[in-house]
Amino acid sequence: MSPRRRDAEGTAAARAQRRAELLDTAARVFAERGYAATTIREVADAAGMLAGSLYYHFESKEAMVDEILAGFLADLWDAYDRVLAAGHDPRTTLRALVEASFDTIHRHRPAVVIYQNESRHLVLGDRFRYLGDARTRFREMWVRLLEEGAADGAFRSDLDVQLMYRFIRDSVWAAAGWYDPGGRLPPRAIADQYLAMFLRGIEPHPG
Amino acid sequence: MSPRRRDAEGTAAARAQRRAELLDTAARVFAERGYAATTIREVADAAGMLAGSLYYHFESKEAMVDEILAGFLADLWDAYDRVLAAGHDPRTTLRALVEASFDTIHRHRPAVVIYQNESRHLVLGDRFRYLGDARTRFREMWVRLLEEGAADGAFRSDLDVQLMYRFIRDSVWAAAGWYDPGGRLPPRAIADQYLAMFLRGIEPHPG
Amino acid sequence: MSPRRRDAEGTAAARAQRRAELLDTAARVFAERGYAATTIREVADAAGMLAGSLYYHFESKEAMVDEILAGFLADLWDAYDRVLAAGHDPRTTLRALVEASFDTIHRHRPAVVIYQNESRHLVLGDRFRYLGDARTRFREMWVRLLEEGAADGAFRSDLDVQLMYRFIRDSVWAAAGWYDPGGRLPPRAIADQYLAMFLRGIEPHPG
Amino acid sequence: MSPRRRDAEGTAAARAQRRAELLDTAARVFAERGYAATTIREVADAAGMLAGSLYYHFESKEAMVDEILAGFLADLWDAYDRVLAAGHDPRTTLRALVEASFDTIHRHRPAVVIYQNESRHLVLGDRFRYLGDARTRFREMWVRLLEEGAADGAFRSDLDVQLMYRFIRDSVWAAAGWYDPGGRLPPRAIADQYLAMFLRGIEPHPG
DNA sequence: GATGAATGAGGATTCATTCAT
DNA sequence: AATGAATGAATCCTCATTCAT
Repeated sequence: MSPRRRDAEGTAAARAQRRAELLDTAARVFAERGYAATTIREVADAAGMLAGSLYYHFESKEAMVDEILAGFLADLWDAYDRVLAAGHDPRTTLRALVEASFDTIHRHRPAVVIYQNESRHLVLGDRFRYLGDARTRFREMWVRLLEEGAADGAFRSDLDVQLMYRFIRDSVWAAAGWYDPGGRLPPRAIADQYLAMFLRGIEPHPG
Repeated sequence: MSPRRRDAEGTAAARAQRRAELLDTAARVFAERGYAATTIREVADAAGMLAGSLYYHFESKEAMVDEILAGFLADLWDAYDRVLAAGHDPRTTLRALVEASFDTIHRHRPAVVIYQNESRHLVLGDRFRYLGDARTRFREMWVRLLEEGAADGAFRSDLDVQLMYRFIRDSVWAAAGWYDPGGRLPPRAIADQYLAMFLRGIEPHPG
Repeated sequence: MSPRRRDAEGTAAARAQRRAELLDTAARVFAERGYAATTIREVADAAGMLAGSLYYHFESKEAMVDEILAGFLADLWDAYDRVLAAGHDPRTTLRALVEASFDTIHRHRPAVVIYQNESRHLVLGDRFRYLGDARTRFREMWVRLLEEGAADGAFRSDLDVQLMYRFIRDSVWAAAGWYDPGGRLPPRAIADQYLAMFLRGIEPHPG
Repeated sequence: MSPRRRDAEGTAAARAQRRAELLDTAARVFAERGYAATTIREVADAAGMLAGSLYYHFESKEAMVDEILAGFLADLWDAYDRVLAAGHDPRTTLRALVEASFDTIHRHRPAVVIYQNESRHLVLGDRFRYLGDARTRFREMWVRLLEEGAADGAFRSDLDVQLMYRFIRDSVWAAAGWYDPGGRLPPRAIADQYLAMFLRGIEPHPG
């Protein structure tokens, strides 16, 4: 690799790196205080710079959440698409999706918190229409999975599929509110216990 | 009862009634747009008056959420305390608590949404310390119940109790985000299906 | 007139009156310092209020210039249309138009200054497209008049009509830059001398 | 001449050349969007560099307009002084001054536009006091010329000399607003037609 | 000569709140 | 009870300018 090549890569990479750092900081602060209630100054403080300086890197406060949420969703769909491409049976697919979800919470905790708290409001603006699209695609995928599972006997068929979907969705994503990346339970352990509850409930099994 | 007395009561009642109406409106708007993102003017618009006029009824924006959340919590604990006073076994108690929760969502949907989205941030201010207290009391009650149930064989004992607690808490309260008071399923029907999932999971039962 | 009627009129009129006063002040300041270089605070200072208070009356700084310019143009076209409706010969029409122009400068001096200095830039924005339309209509009217006059022998026909148009337009409107409403020469006197120069030039006449 | 000397001259000339190019660009942008409304970044964009880079060449934004306006005025007075030094009669002098003016507009169009739009505001700052001086000297020269012409019968004496002065000044310089250096009419042709209108008006001559 | 990142002052605008009527 | 006008602090954002590289 020539020095020139390395240089070019160096600055482009450095810039991307800086953006990523700043977005991480912003995501943390937005998640902690709420997007609307967070001032640009608070983000800048947390990043160790002046409020105006953030505008060298980002167009606006809105552009920041946008990038945060879009990044999280892209990552999430990457993981989901890999799961779906494997073509497992419904039960295995559900396991894999829940595991992928907790992995994503692990890697994007603040983004997930923001998504949970703000997407309802943000989606009203043109810029965030994609949040609604993602929600729709998400729901369709899950509902299809649950219907297939109910049809082939993997899941109970006496329950409202929409309700099952919301139940799983809400309990998984709400976990971002308390998940601690450095905590006692790693994401897989949480996923396992959640799956145990999803699948067999909290009652002891007969036999 | 003297006419004077009746008058006084009449106006006091009328006043309380007006406050309640305005709080309902405010709760709806706060829930829809987020507390921080909602302006007093938007609340006033929804109530058919000018922004300044709200200050005849309430001291501040903060006083409004305060009253909204306090009202919801009072109602919730009323219901919970009745359940607990009945002294049922853990399984029956859990059923009753979940039913009471969905009833409360039915009656206080916007307040619950606000609580879900904002209590994390609000609790930092002195005025809302009681939110933290309620959270603590809530958690202690649930954890005790789940521990008792695990001890006496009503619930599985291979699961992390903290996780069970969060799982139930999150899935129930998150339902405020989509619950439709005029929708197809009444609160009890939703409670029943949620209980079915909590207790036995979504897998078909053997035998 | 009933008291109620008077009241209603009173407040509506009072409001319109206040707006007009504030616009007058704003126009004066914009004309003096240039629109872009003027801060809202300077306008507010000149109006004896705080910057934020102006936003009770106007949506934005842009809305202020908009209203100032639109008001001036409406007034101008009122006057022009009355002249054109009279159906005079070209020479008389030209006299009347120039007189009407100086009258308008007399009544809207700051607005004319703003128009002269800023319309070129403002017209680029969607909101001010009407400035371009007015300019076009203005040019077409004048060019038609000068062509008719040249055709029927009222005006010289050895000159470029576009040039004649610009010559008259520029010299008349530029007068807003120095016209003093309380000065020695009333608008009609200035119009007369300008007309003398337009029509016969500054050379003495033979014979 | 030593190589060193030539080098120094070479770089000095190159530097002057670069400055001139950048000033041309800046003048164009300032004229187009207005000085106050133009950002340094816009100038830099037009020059194909970054905003910060301009500060290698110029001390400040103000220094740029300063240099632009001073250059135009120096050039203008060069031309005027040559005319005045020739000692022609008033009528010939006026012709020559108007021609020189249009030549200057041809060479410094953006600077003239800036001068027209901004000198009123700029002159308030210490740095631009010379704009006021130039204006004064300019007026005195023209008024003296018109008075001499009126006295010796070259010009009409029934008109207000101040008004004649403003009339000529405004119509000539306002032409910078529409003059097109590559257009149909060369500066001399425009000067001729303007002189025809100044001197004899737009009415046909008797006889 | 030029870049990229940052500064810091200031500008338009918003908004909770006040208060005379 | 409610209105209309205003306040003043805070917010997002812009931009001329600096400076290490």
